[in-house]
Amino acid sequence: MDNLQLDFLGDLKRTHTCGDLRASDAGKRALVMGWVHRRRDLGGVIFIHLRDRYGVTQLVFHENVAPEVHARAEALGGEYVIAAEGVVEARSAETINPAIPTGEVEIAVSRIWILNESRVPPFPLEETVDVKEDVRLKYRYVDLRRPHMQRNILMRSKVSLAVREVLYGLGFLEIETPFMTKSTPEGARDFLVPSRVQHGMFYALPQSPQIFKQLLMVSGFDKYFQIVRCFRDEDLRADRQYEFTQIDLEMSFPQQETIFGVIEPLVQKVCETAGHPVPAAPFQRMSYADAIRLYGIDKPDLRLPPMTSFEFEFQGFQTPMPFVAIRIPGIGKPSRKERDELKLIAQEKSLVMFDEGSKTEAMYAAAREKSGAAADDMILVVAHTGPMRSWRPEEAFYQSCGQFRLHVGQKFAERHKLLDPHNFKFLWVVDFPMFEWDDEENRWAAAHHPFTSVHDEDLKRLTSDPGACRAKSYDLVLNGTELGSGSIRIHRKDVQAKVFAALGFSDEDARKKFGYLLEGLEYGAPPHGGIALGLDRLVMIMAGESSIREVIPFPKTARGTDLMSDCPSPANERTLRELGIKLASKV
RNA sequence: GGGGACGUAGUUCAGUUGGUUAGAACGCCGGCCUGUCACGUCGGAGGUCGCGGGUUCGAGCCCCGUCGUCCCCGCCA
Repeated sequence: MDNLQLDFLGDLKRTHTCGDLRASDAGKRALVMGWVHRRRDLGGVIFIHLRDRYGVTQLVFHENVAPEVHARAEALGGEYVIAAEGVVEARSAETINPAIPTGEVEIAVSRIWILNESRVPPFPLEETVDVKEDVRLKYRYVDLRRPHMQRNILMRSKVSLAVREVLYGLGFLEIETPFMTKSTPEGARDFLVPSRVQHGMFYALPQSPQIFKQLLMVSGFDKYFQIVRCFRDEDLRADRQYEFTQIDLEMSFPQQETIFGVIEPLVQKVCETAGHPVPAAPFQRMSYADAIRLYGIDKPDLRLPPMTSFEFEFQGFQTPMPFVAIRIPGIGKPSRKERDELKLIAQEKSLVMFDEGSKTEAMYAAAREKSGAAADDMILVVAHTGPMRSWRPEEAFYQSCGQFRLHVGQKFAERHKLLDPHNFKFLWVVDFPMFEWDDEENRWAAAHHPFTSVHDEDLKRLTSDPGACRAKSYDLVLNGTELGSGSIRIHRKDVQAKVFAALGFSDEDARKKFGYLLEGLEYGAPPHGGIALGLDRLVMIMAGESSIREVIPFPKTARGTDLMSDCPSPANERTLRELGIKLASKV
């Protein structure tokens, strides 16, 4: 990298990208710019594959044709940025490279500009090597050059465009809402932003634009959407980041089906954009209660069959719960070793898994019959064992079974190709419970959020039997991932006050925390509702990835750090003083 | 907060029961090479075995601690 003479860009202009040139371009002059992907120096002739995001084009440098240019090409290293001009030449039949779209031509370079040099990349840009993620994250700008990440980021951009096209087409308005907002109780932990002007006061970054979009309905904007960043200070996972992006929308005067009628074509367009088969609409709908009973989870993966519960008399075995058969199609019986491993897993979930043998012959026969199992389907029968401690014991039991089902599915998935990532099984889960019991706080908590309306017929038992109330809320689920959730909101102040009361907020609490929403509802709030889809998760699945970090250009690690910029980092004394903040302990 | 996996050259990995100077491939540097396309070929450099402590005559390997990355539970209206 020493003493290399670099050239200015000046008024140089690209005539083609590195993906443009074809046999029909032979004879033209071309000027291309890009990164030195690979250099093959044969002595008297040098070949360079020049790369940009559109493709790769071969450059040729002949010593006996253009010695000065050839000499400069000798100095080039990987990832140097150059401009090259020359005549596009058709390659002879034997030298055509069928592996790249531009493989029928090459540029015989007569002028070269070295625009920038590059250090040796910290890892190869080839896809063939699985580089560890921490190295990729530290040099993310290099990682993003790799075809795999280029493809994902490109797909994300296309999906965002498709979303905008569909929603603009349906008459939605794209409206921005504040990032510096009021902290809200309930829900996830907020990220706080201290106020410099008012010491001791804080803004919060929004967990979602929920209240603002509702107020936009009060303002008469009718159909709102936004592709918007949201912030939640909870522990990170493969499908969760501190900041993530939602496709957020809200409508006035909708029924639940109105919202579905927007999202289904939206999702169809997204699938098409991502190059996948378009799923048939309407998508399947399933009540929360059925989802729990059949799959033991509120986000069922429909690529595997449901569980089957059945009553059975088994000598000396007492349980208030039914027996549950878990069926995995077409993989035969588990080995002795697998069976023993699974029994241990079942035990951890307060389940007992029965061996298939002479004693349980009748049980397994019943299970096979009830679940409609084919001969080579694997069937595992489990039942509840041990103490039952939950405010909804049956639900807890089915959830244990569901976790066990998922474990079994994942255990055999790879070997038997059970879960095709491109087999998109969309599902609406509807009729969620309105409230969940919060053991820690010893009170009811909103299952979705406190602005969700209750089914009309459940309104009268809002305070008398909160646990039995169903909400007008819905989740969009794809292959076991929650893609988004929404609800028909409360638009009446009296109903909202009742819900706050059921949640244990006093009038004063409610006024302090959500006063502006309550007040807004008093000024002619229309019936309204909406939904938010997780863009990161949607693109993740469309890209066939199993982590949203693969579709986020600059993600954080599981511990919430950015390895590239090295944040979070300490604030200096002066900044803290200005904000009126004193640290409780020095690190 | 809890459970698990991993950490050796720039990268991906190997490293036997604890035993000589820690290896390979790719990459990198230098030489040769006029039709390569994962060019070829000859030569070379490159290591705090994550870090700290312990056991031992001797530790990449065993033990304890710690840091980092990943996965899961809790948490995520």
